[in-house]
Amino acid sequence: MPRKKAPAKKQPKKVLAKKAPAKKKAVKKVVPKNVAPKKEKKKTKGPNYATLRGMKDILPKEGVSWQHMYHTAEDIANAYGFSYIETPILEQAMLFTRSIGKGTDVVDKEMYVFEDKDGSRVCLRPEVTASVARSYINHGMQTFPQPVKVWYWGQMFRHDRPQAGRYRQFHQFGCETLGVQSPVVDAELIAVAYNTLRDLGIETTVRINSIGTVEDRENYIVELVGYLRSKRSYLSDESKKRINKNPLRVLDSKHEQDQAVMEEAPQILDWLSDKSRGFFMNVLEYLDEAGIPYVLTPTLVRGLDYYTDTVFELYAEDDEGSQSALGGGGRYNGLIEQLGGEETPAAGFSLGIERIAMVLKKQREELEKQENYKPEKPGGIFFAQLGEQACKRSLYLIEELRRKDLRVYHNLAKSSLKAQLETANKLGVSHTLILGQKEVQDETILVRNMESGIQEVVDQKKIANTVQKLLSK
RNA sequence: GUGGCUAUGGUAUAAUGGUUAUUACUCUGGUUUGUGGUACCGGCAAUACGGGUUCAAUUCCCGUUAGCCACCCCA
Repeated sequence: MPRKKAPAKKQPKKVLAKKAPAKKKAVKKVVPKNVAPKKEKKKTKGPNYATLRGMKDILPKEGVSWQHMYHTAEDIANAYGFSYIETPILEQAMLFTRSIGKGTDVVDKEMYVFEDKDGSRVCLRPEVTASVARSYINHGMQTFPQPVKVWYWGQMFRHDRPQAGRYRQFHQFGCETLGVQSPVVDAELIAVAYNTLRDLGIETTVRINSIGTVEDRENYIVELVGYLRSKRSYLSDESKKRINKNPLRVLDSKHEQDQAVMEEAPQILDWLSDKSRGFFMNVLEYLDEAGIPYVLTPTLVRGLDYYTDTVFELYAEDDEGSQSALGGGGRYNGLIEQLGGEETPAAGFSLGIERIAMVLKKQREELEKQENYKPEKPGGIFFAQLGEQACKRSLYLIEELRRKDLRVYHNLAKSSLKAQLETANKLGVSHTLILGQKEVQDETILVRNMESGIQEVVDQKKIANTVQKLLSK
């Protein structure tokens, strides 16, 4: 927040504390202790920094939720046999213009591209699939046992106009399976995405479609464009423009008038080669088998050029607002070859973490509205100390507890027990350990139940065990 | 990228063309220094930025920036 030159508002009257407070007792009677001295107003100098547009801090209070999302994703990916991969955030710009395709918004409008010091064109990655494909080629992963299955989690960058659930820097979790052409792969990826969200407590709808091979699509587009031209006058202005630029996009237009036209439009499923159609049918069968509900959506096309055959998206069940797509993916059989590798079948998906966080936040707010809502207690204990000796001793005891993997909170910087208990209370821990002068001498410690207020004296040697028992309850 | 709405302490809010900008929460200190969750007394902290109209702007006007919503796009 900008701090203006303070217009010399209140001139504080300094009534008290002229001398350094002599010794406690003497001063106390003279000066009422409950009046804090007013300070001179300081001018804060210097610029005020704000986060860049579309960027945001993930704050401490969101930390638990983010760690939970990460660990859920990690657990599921591992359980399905995916290995972790991490590729650089900065890549050659060409990598993405080639793969995602010129003409797409992601490449044309949204990439953070700039010139590096050596004059090369680099960019902040707008997605990871191309990087994974690049890595597969660079490191000769075609010699690994196939398929190569990897998962990733990280920041992406797209220079779009920020909106709720849409940021310029955002996180994606995703999985890629490379090297095998099998409908099981597609079904498994959808299952991973679906189950990740379900484990997080989000019911989703899977929309699925097939856009066939590049050839299938070209044939279809010719047909589609012909149809759209014949109905041109019924289309929205937006869609009229798209006929030439990106005719597939007319399919999922939100305009009512367009949707009416699309009902009669040729469907891509009818233009698939026998091979692609058969493959797609198999994917659907596997999904049925895996018990994953899906909605066949002939109008679903995706915005990146490299997709072939299967494409899918996941939507939050109770979706409102326009940013309700939580993730998506599909097959990209041509990508690796396009980037200079062998012809390699592959497929993948990614989930938008900020979108998921948004849904979870809504759910949590609903929960908190309910009357019987109780916030969860942190899985730890608070350690309070009194006096210098106790403070020193507490460091040793806290270390001992931590060595047993017990979580210990403290506020050793404060000296009054009152302040420390207050902190303990705010944290919401179930028990507090209290170490005072007396306890140091007796080699004991107090264990206070924060709910009942009952305190127990425990031998310091037994403290780790005692805490362990308390926390395991 | 296009359009609409909005902008007061950290958060949520009140008010006004004219002294010191309201209130609550949070944070922080205290209520005779070994006991928190309720009470009481203090303290920190705001009119987004720049320009214009005016004797006077936080208030009216314009621009900028940011946020939200819709489009676009996508995660």
